[in-house]
Amino acid sequence: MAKQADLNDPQDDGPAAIKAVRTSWRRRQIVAAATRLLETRGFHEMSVNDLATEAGISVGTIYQYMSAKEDILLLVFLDILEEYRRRLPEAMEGIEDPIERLIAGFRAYCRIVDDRHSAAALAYRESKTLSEDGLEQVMALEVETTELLAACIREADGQGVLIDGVDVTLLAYDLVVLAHMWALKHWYLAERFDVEVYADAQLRVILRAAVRGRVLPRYEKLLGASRV
Amino acid sequence: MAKQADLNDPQDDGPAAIKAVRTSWRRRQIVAAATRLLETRGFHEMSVNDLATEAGISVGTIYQYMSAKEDILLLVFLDILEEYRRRLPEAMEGIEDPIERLIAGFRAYCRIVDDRHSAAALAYRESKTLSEDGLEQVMALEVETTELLAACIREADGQGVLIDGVDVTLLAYDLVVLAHMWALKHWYLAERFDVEVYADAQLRVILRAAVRGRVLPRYEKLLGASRV
Amino acid sequence: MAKQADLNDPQDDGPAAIKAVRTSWRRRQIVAAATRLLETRGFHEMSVNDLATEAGISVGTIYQYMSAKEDILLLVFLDILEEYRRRLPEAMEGIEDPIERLIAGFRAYCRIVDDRHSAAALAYRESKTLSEDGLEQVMALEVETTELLAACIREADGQGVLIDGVDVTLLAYDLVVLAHMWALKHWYLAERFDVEVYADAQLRVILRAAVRGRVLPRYEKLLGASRV
Amino acid sequence: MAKQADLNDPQDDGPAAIKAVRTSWRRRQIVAAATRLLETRGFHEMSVNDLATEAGISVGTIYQYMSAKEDILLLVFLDILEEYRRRLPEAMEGIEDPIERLIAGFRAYCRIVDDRHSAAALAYRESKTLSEDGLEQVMALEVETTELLAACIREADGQGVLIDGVDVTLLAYDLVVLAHMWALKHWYLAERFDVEVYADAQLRVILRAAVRGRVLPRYEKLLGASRV
DNA sequence: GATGAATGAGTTTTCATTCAT
DNA sequence: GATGAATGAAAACTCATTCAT
Repeated sequence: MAKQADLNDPQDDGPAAIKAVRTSWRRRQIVAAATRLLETRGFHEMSVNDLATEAGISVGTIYQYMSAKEDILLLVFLDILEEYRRRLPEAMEGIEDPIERLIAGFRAYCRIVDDRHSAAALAYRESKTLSEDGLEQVMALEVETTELLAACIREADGQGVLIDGVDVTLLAYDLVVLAHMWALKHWYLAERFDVEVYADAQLRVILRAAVRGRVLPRYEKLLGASRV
Repeated sequence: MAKQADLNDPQDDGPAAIKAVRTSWRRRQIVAAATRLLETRGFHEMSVNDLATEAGISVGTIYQYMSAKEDILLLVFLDILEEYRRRLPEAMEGIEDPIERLIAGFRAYCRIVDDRHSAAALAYRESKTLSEDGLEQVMALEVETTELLAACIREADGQGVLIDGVDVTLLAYDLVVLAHMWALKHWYLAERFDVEVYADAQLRVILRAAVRGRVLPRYEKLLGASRV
Repeated sequence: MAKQADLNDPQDDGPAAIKAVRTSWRRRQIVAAATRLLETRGFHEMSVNDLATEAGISVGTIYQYMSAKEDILLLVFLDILEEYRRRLPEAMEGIEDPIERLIAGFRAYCRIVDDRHSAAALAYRESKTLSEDGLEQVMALEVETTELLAACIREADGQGVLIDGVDVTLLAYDLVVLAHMWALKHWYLAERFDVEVYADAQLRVILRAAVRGRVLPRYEKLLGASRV
Repeated sequence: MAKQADLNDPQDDGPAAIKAVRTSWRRRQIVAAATRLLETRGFHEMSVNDLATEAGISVGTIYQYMSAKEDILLLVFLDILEEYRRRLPEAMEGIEDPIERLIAGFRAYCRIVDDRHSAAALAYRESKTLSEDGLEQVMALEVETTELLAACIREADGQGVLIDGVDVTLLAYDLVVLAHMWALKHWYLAERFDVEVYADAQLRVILRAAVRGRVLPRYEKLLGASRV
C-alpha cells in the first residue's frame, strides 16, 4: 500500500521526502513553543513536559526530533539568527549608496530586535548553556550578520567617505551592540524612546563618529529630526 | 591570657565583633568561590555541593551564612558592582574638566570590565535568576554607576561644550554598554585590541558624536593616537 | 484491533477512564506499602525512598500520584477510616433493637481495630503530622463513625431504656476509646483476652452503666458468659 | 586548690557530689525546655538547636548531659510519669475505704492529665520514637501507676463489694484510658465538661459497672450530682 | 565545664530521558 | 510515528552530632 507514487520519479524519494517535511514541521512546532516559553522564563525553568504541553504534543515526540533538551536551545538560537539573515538583506537590497544602505540595515536590525526583544535578551542569557559546538555555529552566524553591516562601512570607506583611521569592524560591532542594547535595557529605553527614534539617535552617533564632515549633513537629513 | 583586653573598652562586644568578622570572612570565601565557578558555568550548573568543594568548606557551612542558593548570586552581583562604585570615583577624583573626567572614568570602567570580564558577562547572563528584590538592588547600583558618567556629560553640556540636542542619558548608557561589550565580545575583541586602545577608540566615537568640533581636537589629543 | 469497541458507548472516554483506574490502583499500591511501613515506624522514620522500595516502584512514580509526602499520610488515614464507614453499617444493618444494634456495632468496631490494630495505634501517633486541612477531614470522618454508635444510644434513650441522666455522646466516645484501647494497649490486653471476649467485657461495663436494671439482664444474656 | 573541704568527710565525695547535683540541674533544665517545646510540636519538629535556645544553654552542653536526642524524649516521659507516681499516692493517702480511695485516685489522675494535657497526648504520639529500652522503662512505670488504682479495686473485691466476675485489671485500665481520653479528645470534651464533672461522670460509669447495687448509692452520693 | 561553628549524611522533590504500548 | 507513565540520578537544604577553643 505504501510505496505507490513513483510514477516517473527516477529515484523514488517519496518516503524520505515525507520524512524530511515532517521533521521540519515538528521542529518548527517545537521551536515556536520553546521560543514562547523562553521569553518569560529561563531555559532551566522550562521543563520538557511544559514544552510538550505548550507545543501540543507529547514528550516522546519531542525526543523523536531532538536528541537532547539542549538541542532545542540551539534551534531557537538558529531560528532567531535566521531572521536577521533573512530580513536584513531584504531591507538593504537595491540601495546603491553604502551609508544609506547601512542606515536601512541598522533600522531593520533595531526593528527585528524590537519585534522580539525577549528573544534578543535570551541570546545573551542562555548562550553559555549551548554546547561548545552549538556556540560556534551561533557565533559564526552572528559574524555573518555583522558582516552585512560591516560591508557597507567598508564600501563607504573605499569611497573615501569616512574619516581617516576609523576601524570598520569595530563600528559594525558597535552598531550591533547598540541595537541589542534596545533589548537589554528595554525596561529603561522603551519608556523614553520609540524604536525608530532610538535607531536614528544611535545612527547619528555612529555616523558623526565615522563620516567626514563634508558629507555628514546629507545623511543626517535622512535621520528623523527628532530629539537627541 | 583569656579575659585580658577590656583595657578601657566601654562596651566590650568581643563575641559579637568576632562573629561579624567571621561572617564577613566566610561570605567573602563563598562569594569568591562562586565567582570562580560562575565564570565557567551558569548558576544552575553550579551545585551547592560543587561550591562547597571549591570554597573548601562544607555545604552546611554555606547555609550557615546564606539562607538560600539565590543569596549567593546576589552577593556575587553586589560584589562586582561594589568594585565599580569604589574604583570609578577613585579614578575620576580631582579632575576639573568634565570631559577629561569622563575620559578617566570610561577608561577605568573598561579596565574593571577587563580585570573581571567573565564577571561582567555573568551579570548579563544571570540577572534574570535574581529575585525581584535582588534585581532591584542590582539595578539601583547600576543606575548609580551610570550616573557617575552621566554627571560629567551633563556638566559639559552645561558649559556649552556639547553639540545641541544630544541626549545625555543615552550617551551615558552607550558608554556603559560599549564598555560591557569588551566583556560580551571578548572572544573577538581581545585578539584585535588592547583594552586601553579599545577604550580610547570607543571614547573617540562618543566624543566625536557629542563634543562640538571647536573643542574636540583638544580632547582627541588625550586619546591614544593608535590605530582606529 | 485498535479502535474497535465503541459499540454504542455514547461518549468514549477510554483514555480518561484508563487513567482513572491506573491512578486509583497506584494510590492503593502506595497507601498499602505506606501502611505496612507505618505500622513499624513513624512517619518521619519512613523515607519516601523506603516507601518506593516497599511499594516496588520508583520515587518518581510516587510523586506522579501524590503531590507531597504528607498526602500519603492523609490517604492512609482516610483508607483506615473508610473501613469503619463501610463495615460498621454492614454489621448493624437490619437490627431493630437499638441496644442490640449497639452491641453488634461495638463488636464490629473492635474487630476492625483488631484486624488492623497497628493502623489504629498509628492514628493516635500521627494525627498531629496531618495538615490543618487533612486533620479536619479525618476528624469529620471520626465524628461520623462515632455518631453511628451514638445514634443507637440516643434511640434507646428515647425508648426509656436508659438510666436517667446518662450523657449519650460521652457514652459513645467511651465506647470508641475503649475499642481503640484494644490497639493502644494491645501488648498487654492481647495476652489476656480474645477480642470477642474483650468487646463483650467492655460492653458489659457500658451497658451496666447505662441501661436500666429492669432490661439489663436481657442484654447481658447476649454477651458471652465468659470471664469478667 | 580544688579538693579542699574534706573537713571530716570519711570518703571525700565533694567533687562527685557537685557533679551529681549539676547533672541533675542541667537535666531538669533540658527536660523542662523540651516539654515546653514538645507540647506544641512533634519530636522531629523540635531541633536540638531550638531546644538549646529554649533552655538558654548551648547545644554542646546538651550533649554533655545527654548522649543522643532520643534520650531527651525518654527523660520527658519519665518526668511526666514521675508526676503520677508522686501525686497519686499523695491524693489517696489516708483514705480507708478502697472505693473512696479509688475515687480520690481517679480524680487526681484526671487533674494531672488536665494540668498537662499536652504532655499526656504527647505520650501517645511519641512513644514509638523511644528506644526499645526506653519503651520498656516507660511501660513499667505506667503499669506501676495503673497498679495504684488496681490495688483499690482488688481490695474492694476482697471485701465483697464488687459484682461477681469483674476483671480487676481491665477496670483499672479502663479508668486509666478514660482519664487519658480527657487529653486525647480534649478539643471535644473540654468545651462540654469541666474536668471535675468529667472525672465524676466516668467514675459513675465504672462504679455502676463494678459495685454491687447494695452499696452503690453510698458512693454515688460522693460523686457530683451534676449532669450525666 | 561550656560554647557554637563546622560537618556531611540523609531528606524531599524535580525533571530529562526512555521505552512498552 | 506518537504517546505518556515510569525511572532514578541529582538538586537544594536540614539538622544531629562533634570538637577546637
